[in-house]
Amino acid sequence: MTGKIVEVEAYRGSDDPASHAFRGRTPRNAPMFGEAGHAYIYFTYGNHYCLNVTTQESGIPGAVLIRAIEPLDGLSAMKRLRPNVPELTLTNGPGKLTKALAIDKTLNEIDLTKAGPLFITVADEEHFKIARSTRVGITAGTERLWRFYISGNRYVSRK
DNA sequence: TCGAAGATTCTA
DNA sequence: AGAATCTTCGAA
Repeated sequence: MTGKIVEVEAYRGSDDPASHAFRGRTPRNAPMFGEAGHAYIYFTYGNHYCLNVTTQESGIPGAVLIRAIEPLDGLSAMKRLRPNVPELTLTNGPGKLTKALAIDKTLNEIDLTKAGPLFITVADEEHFKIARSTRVGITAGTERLWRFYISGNRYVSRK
């Protein structure tokens, strides 16, 4: 299964009240304090996993939440993991895409820069316009424009 | 130990 | 608009 990342949000540490790392290190958010390029996966609302990529050097919390992807390959497998769902809504949300890609906590903290069960690579050069907005689903730090998505892409989670 | 909140999703 | 659902965290 393969997909193109089309929507992300940035989270930081003590200067970002919306971040899990705002109040310091805990067992859950420990990956955010690790080396950049690793997975930070958490479980929320009793049902959903969310996938982040750590961004800062070791010791400094930071992560990017993957909010939506555009399916490229393995569409049938994704549909099997999320039955009876229209194609456009298969992966257009942080909880949806982890379900469609069978991502759970067993992949927490793995290195996403190297080939493995889950990893990220740079695709062929492509030109698109990146739009930004406030982050979704948070109650603090709502003024920051730290949500980034590909303008006009049909798989972003919201208009 | 307990209670409240949550980087969501689905249904009515 | 509201429920579902359970883990995590911080306070007691």
